Amino acid sequence: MPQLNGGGGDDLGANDEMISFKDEGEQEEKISENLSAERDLADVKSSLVNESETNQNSSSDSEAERRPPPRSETFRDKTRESLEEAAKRQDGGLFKSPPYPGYPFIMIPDLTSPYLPNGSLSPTARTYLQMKWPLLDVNHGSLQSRQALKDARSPSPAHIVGPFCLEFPGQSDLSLHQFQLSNKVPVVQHPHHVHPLTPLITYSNEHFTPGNPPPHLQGDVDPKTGIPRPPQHPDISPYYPLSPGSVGQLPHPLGWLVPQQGQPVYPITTGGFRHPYPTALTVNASMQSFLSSRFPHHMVPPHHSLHQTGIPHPAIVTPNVKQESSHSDIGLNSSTILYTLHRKHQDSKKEDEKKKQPHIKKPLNAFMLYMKEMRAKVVAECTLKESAAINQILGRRWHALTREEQAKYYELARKERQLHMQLYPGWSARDNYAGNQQGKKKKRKRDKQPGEGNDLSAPKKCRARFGLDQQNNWCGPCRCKYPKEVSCLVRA
DNA sequence: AAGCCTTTGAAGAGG
DNA sequence: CCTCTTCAAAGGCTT
Repeated sequence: MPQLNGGGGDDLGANDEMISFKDEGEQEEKISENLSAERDLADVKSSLVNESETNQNSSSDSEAERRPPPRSETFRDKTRESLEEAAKRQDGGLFKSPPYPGYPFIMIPDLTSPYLPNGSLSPTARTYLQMKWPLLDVNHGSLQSRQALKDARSPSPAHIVGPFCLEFPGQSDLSLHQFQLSNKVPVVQHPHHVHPLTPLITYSNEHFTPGNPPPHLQGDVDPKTGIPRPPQHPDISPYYPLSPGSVGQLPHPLGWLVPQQGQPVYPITTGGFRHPYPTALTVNASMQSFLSSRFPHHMVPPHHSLHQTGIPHPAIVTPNVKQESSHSDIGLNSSTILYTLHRKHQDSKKEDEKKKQPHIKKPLNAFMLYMKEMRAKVVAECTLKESAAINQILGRRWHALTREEQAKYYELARKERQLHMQLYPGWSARDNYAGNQQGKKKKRKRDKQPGEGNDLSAPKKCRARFGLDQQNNWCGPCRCKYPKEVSCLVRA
Protein backbone atom coordinates (compact mmCIF):
# COMPACT_ATOMS: atom_id res chain seq x y z
CA MET A 1 0.00 0.00 0.00
CA PRO A 2 1.17 3.43 -0.74
CA GLN A 3 2.49 5.33 2.13
CA LEU A 4 2.33 8.92 2.82
CA ASN A 5 5.65 10.46 2.60
CA GLY A 6 6.03 10.87 6.20
CA GLY A 7 7.86 14.00 5.65
CA GLY A 8 6.24 17.19 6.34
CA GLY A 9 5.09 18.72 3.23
CA ASP A 10 1.61 18.00 2.40
CA ASP A 11 -0.45 14.97 2.10
CA LEU A 12 0.53 14.71 -1.47
CA GLY A 13 1.78 11.29 -0.90
CA ALA A 14 -1.61 10.21 -0.02
CA ASN A 15 -2.95 10.87 -3.39
CA ASP A 16 -2.43 7.39 -4.59
CA GLU A 17 -3.97 5.79 -1.64
CA MET A 18 -6.96 7.88 -1.21
CA ILE A 19 -9.60 5.72 -2.66
CA SER A 20 -8.88 2.30 -3.86
CA PHE A 21 -11.42 0.17 -5.54
CA LYS A 22 -11.35 -3.51 -5.55
CA ASP A 23 -13.24 -4.38 -8.65
CA GLU A 24 -14.97 -2.75 -11.46
CA GLY A 25 -18.37 -3.24 -10.06
CA GLU A 26 -17.28 -1.80 -6.85
CA GLN A 27 -15.64 1.05 -8.57
CA GLU A 28 -18.61 1.73 -10.66
CA GLU A 29 -20.73 1.62 -7.64
CA LYS A 30 -18.46 3.80 -5.67
CA ILE A 31 -18.28 6.40 -8.32
CA SER A 32 -21.95 6.55 -8.80
CA GLU A 33 -22.34 6.35 -5.12
CA ASN A 34 -20.11 9.24 -4.49
CA LEU A 35 -21.99 11.24 -6.95
CA SER A 36 -25.36 10.17 -5.85
CA ALA A 37 -25.14 9.30 -2.24
CA GLU A 38 -25.16 12.85 -1.21
CA ARG A 39 -27.94 13.56 -3.58
CA ASP A 40 -29.85 10.69 -2.14
CA LEU A 41 -29.22 11.96 1.27
CA ALA A 42 -30.30 15.36 0.26
CA ASP A 43 -33.46 13.91 -1.14
CA VAL A 44 -34.24 12.10 1.98
CA LYS A 45 -33.44 15.06 4.05
CA SER A 46 -35.49 17.40 2.00
CA SER A 47 -38.40 15.08 2.18
CA LEU A 48 -38.17 14.90 5.87
CA VAL A 49 -36.89 18.21 6.94
CA ASN A 50 -38.79 21.32 6.42
CA GLU A 51 -37.15 24.21 4.83
CA SER A 52 -36.45 26.14 7.91
CA GLU A 53 -34.75 23.15 9.34
CA THR A 54 -32.78 22.73 6.24
CA ASN A 55 -31.64 26.25 6.34
CA GLN A 56 -30.81 25.92 9.90
CA ASN A 57 -28.85 22.83 9.30
CA SER A 58 -27.17 24.17 6.31
CA SER A 59 -24.46 25.59 8.42
CA SER A 60 -22.61 22.40 8.28
CA ASP A 61 -19.87 20.54 6.68
CA SER A 62 -22.23 18.42 4.74
CA GLU A 63 -20.61 16.17 2.31
CA ALA A 64 -22.25 17.86 -0.55
CA GLU A 65 -20.94 21.16 0.53
CA ARG A 66 -17.59 19.84 1.39
CA ARG A 67 -16.39 19.53 -2.10
CA PRO A 68 -17.70 22.19 -4.29
CA PRO A 69 -15.19 22.50 -7.07
CA PRO A 70 -14.94 26.24 -6.92
CA ARG A 71 -14.38 26.77 -3.27
CA SER A 72 -14.49 30.40 -2.58
CA GLU A 73 -15.47 30.59 1.00
CA THR A 74 -16.92 27.43 2.18
CA PHE A 75 -19.24 27.06 4.95
CA ARG A 76 -16.68 25.36 7.00
CA ASP A 77 -14.46 28.32 6.70
CA LYS A 78 -17.20 30.47 7.99
CA THR A 79 -18.05 28.19 10.78
CA ARG A 80 -14.45 27.85 11.68
CA GLU A 81 -14.10 31.54 11.82
CA SER A 82 -17.11 31.90 13.96
CA LEU A 83 -15.88 29.13 16.13
CA GLU A 84 -12.56 30.72 16.59
CA GLU A 85 -14.16 33.94 17.32
CA ALA A 86 -16.49 32.45 19.80
CA ALA A 87 -13.71 30.47 21.36
CA LYS A 88 -11.65 33.55 21.78
CA ARG A 89 -14.52 35.29 23.37
CA GLN A 90 -15.29 32.53 25.70
CA ASP A 91 -11.98 31.19 26.70
CA GLY A 92 -9.52 33.80 25.93
CA GLY A 93 -7.77 31.61 23.50
CA LEU A 94 -8.14 28.30 25.16
CA PHE A 95 -9.40 26.86 21.96
CA LYS A 96 -6.88 27.20 19.31
CA SER A 97 -7.54 27.24 15.69
CA PRO A 98 -7.98 23.88 14.10
CA PRO A 99 -4.83 22.26 12.85
CA TYR A 100 -6.72 20.92 9.92
CA PRO A 101 -8.35 23.63 8.03
CA GLY A 102 -10.51 21.12 6.40
CA TYR A 103 -11.37 19.34 9.52
CA PRO A 104 -14.53 17.61 8.62
CA PHE A 105 -16.04 16.95 11.94
CA ILE A 106 -16.77 20.35 13.13
CA MET A 107 -19.95 20.34 15.03
CA ILE A 108 -20.62 23.83 15.93
CA PRO A 109 -22.68 24.43 18.90
CA ASP A 110 -24.87 27.34 18.50
CA LEU A 111 -22.68 29.78 20.25
CA THR A 112 -24.82 32.58 19.14
CA SER A 113 -27.81 31.01 20.63
CA PRO A 114 -30.25 33.22 22.46
CA TYR A 115 -29.66 30.94 25.36
CA LEU A 116 -26.38 32.55 25.94
CA PRO A 117 -27.29 35.51 27.99
CA ASN A 118 -24.72 37.58 29.70
CA GLY A 119 -22.00 35.58 28.13
CA SER A 120 -22.79 32.55 30.18
CA LEU A 121 -22.37 29.13 28.83
CA SER A 122 -24.95 28.28 26.32
CA PRO A 123 -26.98 25.15 26.83
CA THR A 124 -25.27 23.69 23.88
CA ALA A 125 -21.93 24.38 25.32
CA ARG A 126 -23.06 22.93 28.56
CA THR A 127 -24.04 19.83 26.80
CA TYR A 128 -20.71 19.56 25.18
CA LEU A 129 -18.94 20.17 28.36
CA GLN A 130 -20.94 17.53 30.02
CA MET A 131 -20.19 15.17 27.29
CA LYS A 132 -16.57 15.88 27.09
CA TRP A 133 -15.73 16.69 30.61
CA PRO A 134 -18.28 15.08 32.80
CA LEU A 135 -16.26 15.93 35.81
CA LEU A 136 -17.06 19.48 35.22
CA ASP A 137 -19.92 20.62 37.23
CA VAL A 138 -21.98 21.93 34.45
CA ASN A 139 -25.34 21.42 35.94
CA HIS A 140 -24.58 17.81 35.66
CA GLY A 141 -27.74 15.88 35.58
CA SER A 142 -29.58 18.71 37.06
CA LEU A 143 -32.98 19.86 36.20
CA GLN A 144 -31.37 22.93 34.98
CA SER A 145 -29.42 21.19 32.33
CA ARG A 146 -32.37 19.19 31.32
CA GLN A 147 -34.34 22.29 31.10
CA ALA A 148 -31.62 23.81 29.08
CA LEU A 149 -31.76 20.92 26.74
CA LYS A 150 -35.46 21.10 26.65
CA ASP A 151 -35.33 24.74 25.89
CA ALA A 152 -32.72 24.30 23.29
CA ARG A 153 -34.73 21.75 21.48
CA SER A 154 -37.84 23.76 21.46
CA PRO A 155 -37.64 24.36 17.75
CA SER A 156 -37.02 20.74 17.15
CA PRO A 157 -38.77 19.18 14.26
CA ALA A 158 -41.18 16.86 15.88
CA HIS A 159 -42.40 15.69 12.60
CA ILE A 160 -39.19 14.17 11.55
CA VAL A 161 -39.27 10.49 11.87
CA GLY A 162 -37.50 7.69 10.22
CA PRO A 163 -36.32 4.23 10.98
CA PHE A 164 -33.10 4.86 9.21
CA CYS A 165 -30.27 7.14 9.72
CA LEU A 166 -30.73 10.69 8.76
CA GLU A 167 -27.43 12.02 7.78
CA PHE A 168 -26.97 15.55 8.79
CA PRO A 169 -23.29 15.85 8.61
CA GLY A 170 -23.15 19.30 9.90
CA GLN A 171 -25.71 18.91 12.50
CA SER A 172 -24.50 19.65 15.90
CA ASP A 173 -24.77 16.94 18.42
CA LEU A 174 -27.31 18.78 20.36
CA SER A 175 -29.47 19.31 17.41
CA LEU A 176 -29.21 15.69 16.59
CA HIS A 177 -30.22 14.88 20.05
CA GLN A 178 -33.07 17.17 19.56
CA PHE A 179 -34.12 15.12 16.64
CA GLN A 180 -33.97 12.04 18.65
CA LEU A 181 -35.70 13.53 21.56
CA SER A 182 -38.40 14.73 19.33
CA ASN A 183 -38.60 11.35 17.79
CA LYS A 184 -39.14 9.62 21.03
CA VAL A 185 -35.89 7.90 20.63
CA PRO A 186 -34.29 7.13 23.92
CA VAL A 187 -33.27 10.43 25.25
CA VAL A 188 -29.93 11.95 24.53
CA GLN A 189 -27.70 9.52 22.85
CA HIS A 190 -24.49 11.07 23.45
CA PRO A 191 -21.67 8.79 22.60
CA HIS A 192 -21.76 6.38 25.42
CA HIS A 193 -18.59 4.74 24.45
CA VAL A 194 -16.82 7.99 24.39
CA HIS A 195 -14.47 8.59 27.09
CA PRO A 196 -14.97 12.23 27.74
CA LEU A 197 -11.45 12.76 28.80
CA THR A 198 -9.67 11.29 25.88
CA PRO A 199 -10.69 13.22 22.87
CA LEU A 200 -9.32 12.20 19.59
CA ILE A 201 -6.41 14.40 19.08
CA THR A 202 -3.73 14.69 16.60
CA TYR A 203 -0.26 13.49 16.93
CA SER A 204 1.05 16.89 16.42
CA ASN A 205 3.08 17.97 19.33
CA GLU A 206 2.04 21.45 18.82
CA HIS A 207 -1.20 20.62 20.46
CA PHE A 208 0.50 19.51 23.57
CA THR A 209 0.81 22.88 25.02
CA PRO A 210 2.33 22.66 28.39
CA GLY A 211 0.17 24.55 30.68
CA ASN A 212 -1.83 24.34 33.75
CA PRO A 213 -4.47 21.74 33.56
CA PRO A 214 -7.92 22.63 34.54
CA PRO A 215 -8.45 22.62 38.25
CA HIS A 216 -10.50 19.52 38.18
CA LEU A 217 -7.78 17.77 36.38
CA GLN A 218 -4.98 19.02 38.41
CA GLY A 219 -2.51 16.49 39.47
CA ASP A 220 -2.63 14.39 36.35
CA VAL A 221 -4.74 11.68 37.76
CA ASP A 222 -5.85 8.84 35.65
CA PRO A 223 -9.60 9.04 35.37
CA LYS A 224 -9.81 5.33 35.09
CA THR A 225 -7.55 4.33 37.83
CA GLY A 226 -7.53 7.33 40.00
CA ILE A 227 -3.82 7.14 40.31
CA PRO A 228 -1.33 9.69 39.23
CA ARG A 229 0.28 9.07 35.98
CA PRO A 230 3.69 9.85 34.69
CA PRO A 231 4.05 12.58 32.20
CA GLN A 232 3.28 11.76 28.67
CA HIS A 233 6.01 11.22 26.30
CA PRO A 234 5.73 13.74 23.61
CA ASP A 235 5.84 11.07 21.00
CA ILE A 236 3.17 8.96 22.44
CA SER A 237 0.17 8.45 20.35
CA PRO A 238 -2.77 10.48 21.39
CA TYR A 239 -4.80 7.40 20.92
CA TYR A 240 -2.97 5.81 23.70
CA PRO A 241 -4.13 6.40 27.16
CA LEU A 242 -3.92 9.97 27.99
CA SER A 243 -3.85 11.38 31.36
CA PRO A 244 -6.62 13.79 31.97
CA GLY A 245 -4.01 16.31 32.79
CA SER A 246 -2.62 15.88 29.39
CA VAL A 247 -5.99 16.11 27.92
CA GLY A 248 -6.59 19.16 29.86
CA GLN A 249 -3.46 20.53 28.41
CA LEU A 250 -4.52 19.50 25.02
CA PRO A 251 -6.50 22.27 23.69
CA HIS A 252 -7.45 20.33 20.68
CA PRO A 253 -9.04 23.03 18.73
CA LEU A 254 -12.08 20.94 18.35
CA GLY A 255 -11.47 18.54 21.09
CA TRP A 256 -14.64 19.54 22.82
CA LEU A 257 -16.51 19.40 19.61
CA VAL A 258 -15.11 16.35 18.04
CA PRO A 259 -17.23 13.34 18.65
CA GLN A 260 -14.60 11.02 19.76
CA GLN A 261 -14.46 7.66 21.14
CA GLY A 262 -13.61 7.71 24.68
CA GLN A 263 -11.30 4.87 24.56
CA PRO A 264 -7.93 5.20 23.20
CA VAL A 265 -7.45 3.50 19.97
CA TYR A 266 -5.96 0.71 21.89
CA PRO A 267 -8.26 0.42 24.77
CA ILE A 268 -6.39 0.37 27.92
CA THR A 269 -7.15 -2.67 29.89
CA THR A 270 -6.36 -1.34 33.21
CA GLY A 271 -7.59 -4.06 35.36
CA GLY A 272 -9.66 -5.19 32.52
CA PHE A 273 -12.20 -2.54 33.05
CA ARG A 274 -13.30 -1.14 29.85
CA HIS A 275 -16.26 0.99 30.30
CA PRO A 276 -17.56 3.90 28.39
CA TYR A 277 -17.07 6.03 31.40
CA PRO A 278 -14.20 4.52 33.19
CA THR A 279 -14.13 6.88 36.01
CA ALA A 280 -12.81 6.35 39.45
CA LEU A 281 -16.02 4.51 40.10
CA THR A 282 -14.80 1.84 37.90
CA VAL A 283 -11.35 1.34 39.18
CA ASN A 284 -10.02 3.23 42.04
CA ALA A 285 -6.48 3.57 43.14
CA SER A 286 -6.52 0.64 45.47
CA MET A 287 -8.06 -1.46 42.80
CA GLN A 288 -5.38 -0.46 40.45
CA SER A 289 -2.65 -1.31 42.86
CA PHE A 290 -4.31 -4.59 43.54
CA LEU A 291 -4.45 -5.42 39.93
CA SER A 292 -0.93 -4.39 39.45
CA SER A 293 0.21 -6.62 42.21
CA ARG A 294 -2.07 -9.49 41.45
CA PHE A 295 -1.67 -9.56 37.75
CA PRO A 296 1.88 -8.74 37.14
CA HIS A 297 2.32 -10.83 34.08
CA HIS A 298 -1.12 -10.01 32.95
CA MET A 299 -0.95 -6.37 33.00
CA VAL A 300 2.72 -5.86 32.84
CA PRO A 301 3.81 -7.35 29.62
CA PRO A 302 7.42 -7.85 28.77
CA HIS A 303 9.62 -4.87 28.85
CA HIS A 304 8.74 -3.73 25.42
CA SER A 305 5.11 -3.46 26.18
CA LEU A 306 5.64 -0.59 28.47
CA HIS A 307 6.12 2.63 26.83
CA GLN A 308 8.95 4.70 28.07
CA THR A 309 6.38 6.68 29.89
CA GLY A 310 5.63 3.65 31.91
CA ILE A 311 2.16 3.47 30.52
CA PRO A 312 1.23 0.10 29.24
CA HIS A 313 0.60 0.25 25.60
CA PRO A 314 -3.08 0.03 24.95
CA ALA A 315 -2.57 -2.33 22.13
CA ILE A 316 -1.78 -4.94 24.66
CA VAL A 317 -4.84 -6.85 25.49
CA THR A 318 -4.86 -9.87 27.62
CA PRO A 319 -7.92 -11.76 26.53
CA ASN A 320 -8.74 -13.13 29.92
CA VAL A 321 -8.61 -9.81 31.52
CA LYS A 322 -10.63 -8.35 28.76
CA GLN A 323 -13.29 -10.85 29.50
CA GLU A 324 -13.49 -9.48 32.95
CA SER A 325 -14.35 -6.13 31.66
CA SER A 326 -17.97 -6.93 31.67
CA HIS A 327 -20.08 -3.93 32.17
CA SER A 328 -21.92 -5.87 34.77
CA ASP A 329 -19.00 -5.27 37.02
CA ILE A 330 -20.12 -1.77 37.32
CA GLY A 331 -22.09 -1.42 40.40
CA LEU A 332 -20.47 -4.21 42.25
CA ASN A 333 -18.67 -3.29 45.31
CA SER A 334 -14.97 -3.42 45.44
CA SER A 335 -14.67 -6.57 47.46
CA THR A 336 -16.90 -8.42 45.09
CA ILE A 337 -14.88 -7.23 42.20
CA LEU A 338 -11.70 -8.14 43.92
CA TYR A 339 -12.95 -11.57 44.70
CA THR A 340 -14.23 -12.14 41.24
CA LEU A 341 -11.06 -10.99 39.68
CA HIS A 342 -9.07 -13.06 42.06
CA ARG A 343 -11.01 -16.17 41.22
CA LYS A 344 -10.87 -15.58 37.56
CA HIS A 345 -7.25 -14.97 37.89
CA GLN A 346 -6.80 -18.25 39.65
CA ASP A 347 -8.71 -20.03 36.97
CA SER A 348 -6.77 -18.57 34.17
CA LYS A 349 -3.46 -18.58 35.87
CA LYS A 350 -2.27 -21.77 34.34
CA GLU A 351 -3.47 -20.80 30.99
CA ASP A 352 -1.80 -17.50 31.28
CA GLU A 353 1.45 -19.06 32.14
CA LYS A 354 1.32 -20.90 28.91
CA LYS A 355 0.85 -17.85 26.89
CA LYS A 356 3.01 -15.28 28.41
CA GLN A 357 2.87 -13.18 25.36
CA PRO A 358 0.14 -10.62 25.69
CA HIS A 359 -2.03 -9.96 22.75
CA ILE A 360 -0.71 -7.00 20.92
CA LYS A 361 -3.26 -5.65 18.62
CA LYS A 362 -2.67 -4.41 15.19
CA PRO A 363 -2.27 -0.72 14.79
CA LEU A 364 -5.35 0.86 13.43
CA ASN A 365 -5.42 1.85 9.84
CA ALA A 366 -6.71 5.11 8.58
CA PHE A 367 -10.24 3.98 8.18
CA MET A 368 -10.30 2.42 11.59
CA LEU A 369 -9.15 5.65 13.06
CA TYR A 370 -11.81 7.44 11.17
CA MET A 371 -14.42 5.02 12.32
CA LYS A 372 -13.29 5.31 15.84
CA GLU A 373 -13.70 9.00 15.72
CA MET A 374 -16.88 9.23 13.79
CA ARG A 375 -18.81 6.29 15.07
CA ALA A 376 -20.20 8.13 17.99
CA LYS A 377 -21.46 10.86 15.79
CA VAL A 378 -23.13 8.51 13.39
CA VAL A 379 -24.66 6.56 16.20
CA ALA A 380 -25.95 9.75 17.64
CA GLU A 381 -27.43 10.74 14.34
CA CYS A 382 -29.01 7.43 13.68
CA THR A 383 -31.49 5.29 15.35
CA LEU A 384 -29.32 2.48 14.22
CA LYS A 385 -27.18 0.79 16.69
CA GLU A 386 -25.89 -2.11 14.72
CA SER A 387 -22.31 -1.67 13.91
CA ALA A 388 -22.60 -3.32 10.57
CA ALA A 389 -24.99 -0.66 9.42
CA ILE A 390 -23.04 2.07 11.09
CA ASN A 391 -19.93 0.90 9.37
CA GLN A 392 -21.62 1.03 6.04
CA ILE A 393 -22.46 4.62 6.62
CA LEU A 394 -18.98 5.29 7.78
CA GLY A 395 -17.62 3.62 4.72
CA ARG A 396 -19.65 5.92 2.54
CA ARG A 397 -18.60 8.92 4.45
CA TRP A 398 -15.05 7.83 4.22
CA HIS A 399 -15.24 7.87 0.50
CA ALA A 400 -16.98 11.18 0.61
CA LEU A 401 -14.10 12.73 2.42
CA THR A 402 -11.78 14.93 0.55
CA ARG A 403 -8.22 13.88 0.05
CA GLU A 404 -7.07 16.30 2.62
CA GLU A 405 -9.46 14.94 5.12
CA GLN A 406 -8.49 11.40 4.41
CA ALA A 407 -4.87 12.32 4.42
CA LYS A 408 -5.19 13.33 7.99
CA TYR A 409 -6.17 9.82 8.91
CA TYR A 410 -3.59 8.21 6.71
CA GLU A 411 -1.02 10.27 8.44
CA LEU A 412 -2.36 9.33 11.81
CA ALA A 413 -2.33 5.71 10.82
CA ARG A 414 1.18 5.98 9.58
CA LYS A 415 2.32 7.42 12.84
CA GLU A 416 0.35 4.82 14.63
CA ARG A 417 2.22 2.13 12.79
CA GLN A 418 5.50 3.81 13.41
CA LEU A 419 4.89 4.01 17.08
CA HIS A 420 3.67 0.49 17.12
CA MET A 421 6.82 -0.64 15.45
CA GLN A 422 8.92 1.20 17.94
CA LEU A 423 7.05 -0.24 20.84
CA TYR A 424 6.95 -3.78 19.56
CA PRO A 425 9.89 -4.26 17.28
CA GLY A 426 9.43 -7.98 16.99
CA TRP A 427 5.73 -7.94 16.57
CA SER A 428 4.18 -9.11 13.39
CA ALA A 429 0.61 -9.14 12.25
CA ARG A 430 1.14 -12.81 11.81
CA ASP A 431 1.26 -13.15 15.56
CA ASN A 432 -2.38 -12.28 15.75
CA TYR A 433 -3.49 -14.75 13.20
CA ALA A 434 -5.85 -17.26 14.59
CA GLY A 435 -3.52 -20.06 13.79
CA ASN A 436 -0.97 -18.62 16.13
CA GLN A 437 -3.39 -17.89 18.90
CA GLN A 438 -3.81 -20.48 21.51
CA GLY A 439 -7.36 -20.97 22.53
CA LYS A 440 -8.63 -18.62 19.95
CA LYS A 441 -10.86 -20.13 17.40
CA LYS A 442 -10.29 -19.37 13.86
CA LYS A 443 -12.88 -17.20 12.33
CA ARG A 444 -15.16 -18.71 9.86
CA LYS A 445 -13.92 -18.33 6.43
CA ARG A 446 -15.92 -15.83 4.51
CA ASP A 447 -16.11 -17.29 1.09
CA LYS A 448 -18.16 -14.66 -0.59
CA GLN A 449 -17.86 -15.04 -4.28
CA PRO A 450 -18.48 -12.17 -6.60
CA GLY A 451 -21.24 -13.99 -8.36
CA GLU A 452 -23.07 -14.85 -5.25
CA GLY A 453 -26.52 -13.55 -4.98
CA ASN A 454 -29.18 -13.50 -2.38
CA ASP A 455 -26.77 -12.35 0.19
CA LEU A 456 -26.53 -9.06 1.91
CA SER A 457 -24.11 -7.78 -0.63
CA ALA A 458 -26.71 -8.13 -3.31
CA PRO A 459 -27.85 -4.52 -3.10
CA LYS A 460 -24.39 -3.45 -3.90
CA LYS A 461 -24.23 -5.62 -6.89
CA CYS A 462 -27.46 -4.43 -8.38
CA ARG A 463 -26.51 -0.89 -7.81
CA ALA A 464 -23.13 -1.49 -9.30
CA ARG A 465 -24.51 -3.36 -12.23
CA PHE A 466 -27.41 -1.17 -13.16
CA GLY A 467 -26.64 2.04 -11.47
CA LEU A 468 -28.96 4.27 -9.61
CA ASP A 469 -30.68 5.35 -12.74
CA GLN A 470 -32.02 1.92 -13.47
CA GLN A 471 -33.31 0.89 -10.17
CA ASN A 472 -36.24 -0.74 -11.83
CA ASN A 473 -33.82 -3.44 -12.81
CA TRP A 474 -32.75 -3.98 -9.28
CA CYS A 475 -33.91 -6.93 -7.37
CA GLY A 476 -36.31 -6.41 -4.55
CA PRO A 477 -33.94 -5.91 -1.69
CA CYS A 478 -31.76 -3.72 -3.78
CA ARG A 479 -34.52 -1.28 -4.39
CA CYS A 480 -34.18 -0.26 -0.90
CA LYS A 481 -32.38 2.88 -1.63
CA TYR A 482 -29.72 4.48 0.37
CA PRO A 483 -29.92 5.34 3.17
CA LYS A 484 -32.85 3.07 3.48
CA GLU A 485 -30.63 0.50 1.99
CA VAL A 486 -28.67 0.54 5.12
CA SER A 487 -31.68 -0.19 7.14
CA CYS A 488 -32.63 -2.83 4.68
CA LEU A 489 -29.40 -4.52 5.34
CA VAL A 490 -30.17 -4.51 8.96
CA ARG A 491 -32.24 -7.44 9.71
CA ALA A 492 -35.08 -6.19 11.77
C1' DA B 1 -20.98 -17.86 24.69
C1' DA B 2 -19.00 -17.51 20.44
C1' DG B 3 -19.12 -15.91 16.09
C1' DC B 4 -21.22 -13.03 12.37
C1' DC B 5 -22.01 -8.78 10.10
C1' DT B 6 -19.97 -4.60 7.81
C1' DT B 7 -16.56 -1.25 6.48
C1' DT B 8 -11.27 -0.02 4.77
C1' DG B 9 -6.52 -0.68 5.03
C1' DA B 10 -2.24 -3.12 6.34
C1' DA B 11 0.21 -7.09 6.16
C1' DG B 12 1.04 -11.98 5.76
C1' DA B 13 0.55 -16.28 2.97
C1' DG B 14 0.68 -18.66 -1.06
C1' DG B 15 0.73 -19.39 -6.07
C1' DC C 1 3.93 -9.68 -8.39
C1' DC C 2 -0.69 -10.68 -7.66
C1' DT C 3 -4.54 -12.47 -5.18
C1' DC C 4 -6.56 -13.97 -1.16
C1' DT C 5 -7.04 -13.98 3.78
C1' DT C 6 -6.86 -12.19 8.38
C1' DC C 7 -7.29 -8.69 11.66
C1' DA C 8 -7.95 -4.30 13.55
C1' DA C 9 -13.23 -1.49 16.05
C1' DA C 10 -17.95 -1.82 17.27
C1' DG C 11 -22.22 -3.68 19.11
C1' DG C 12 -26.50 -5.76 17.88
C1' DC C 13 -27.75 -10.02 16.04
C1' DT C 14 -27.60 -15.07 15.13
C1' DT C 15 -26.42 -19.73 16.02
